[in-house]
Amino acid sequence: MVDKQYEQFIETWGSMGVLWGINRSMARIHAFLITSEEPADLDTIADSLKMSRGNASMCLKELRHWGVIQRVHSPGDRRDSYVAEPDAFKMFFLIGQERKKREFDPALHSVRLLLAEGDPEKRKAVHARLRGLERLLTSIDRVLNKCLQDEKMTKAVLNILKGFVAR
Amino acid sequence: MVDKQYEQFIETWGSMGVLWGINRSMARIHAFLITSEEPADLDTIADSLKMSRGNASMCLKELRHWGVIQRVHSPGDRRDSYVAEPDAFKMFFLIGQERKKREFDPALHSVRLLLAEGDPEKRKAVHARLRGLERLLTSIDRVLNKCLQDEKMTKAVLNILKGFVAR
DNA sequence: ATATAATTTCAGTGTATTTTGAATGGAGCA
DNA sequence: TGCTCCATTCAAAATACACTGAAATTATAT
Repeated sequence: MVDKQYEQFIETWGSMGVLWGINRSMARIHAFLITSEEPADLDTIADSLKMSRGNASMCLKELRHWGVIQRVHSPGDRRDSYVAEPDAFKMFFLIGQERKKREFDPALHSVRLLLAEGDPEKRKAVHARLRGLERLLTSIDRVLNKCLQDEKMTKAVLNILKGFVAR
Repeated sequence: MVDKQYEQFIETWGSMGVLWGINRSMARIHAFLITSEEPADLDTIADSLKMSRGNASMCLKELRHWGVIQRVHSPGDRRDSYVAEPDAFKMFFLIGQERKKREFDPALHSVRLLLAEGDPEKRKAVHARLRGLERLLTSIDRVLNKCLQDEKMTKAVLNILKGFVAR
């Protein structure tokens, strides 16, 4: 159903998804939409990727929630169709926001919690280590907050970094 | 076995681990070592975290492979003991290296592969989208390579970003 | 060399997550 | 209002992943 040459991409993106905290089906659908010239509807997606409609439906909902795909309607057609966000940068930005929220913020929070509770005099080595961790994560948090404020900011930061690399 | 106040941290770090591409046991052991004043041996770790020695052994091996813990020996003791990398920055750096290799590089590779095979004239929209994705990922790749070259470089980049945030 | 103590491995088992598909819900149309 | 066509939900089944523990291996001491 899917061109052979695209299959590899879809499956790689799928395996990656697992590492990215997205599940395989979600990532495969996302990849399918990225490599689909036309908007695709639920049936096409489910058939092409050999998965149930139910699963496809759930995944599409979640992908929409991430903001990396959009629902579109062809006039005179009752069915919903979907397209991938065409702007790579926007996609990257959205994924970044979601991942910070899921992965980074809770880590920082738990370190701060522990640091606040612990007695600095007891377990000095542990306290010092946690303090170091908290400092570092706080610096990174500030950078990420600035970056992820809006797309312009992310672009600005990326340009600064590009400049640095070029040196 | 573990102080109540540290338990929360260990469990949070453990759940996080799943998102970070590390499994729960690995992350719990890592957290345990971070919050352990003394080097800990296999038995202590397995007992404290209520897991089998076998599992603990595998996790310790993997954590050593990541470079975020080290094996130490107390003289006159046959057992191996382990300590967490005390420098937060180094830890962050090591995790970054590993994650780039696992998550980022294969994604970029698969996009490039697809781009090389596809005919730019057919499926124009898809090609444009992939081209955009490849450009963006390549920029990021350059930055990451520079960053992860060595710790000094990472520090330099972080400082630049700190400067930007402070503006 | 042998005994002993510790670590590592891995097949089997258990647990958690993902996927299915039948039932349910809901929008448009006559 | 009832009919048709999709989309969505969710309990049950399938699958993937993590963990255990006994056996094999390695390291150290005598």
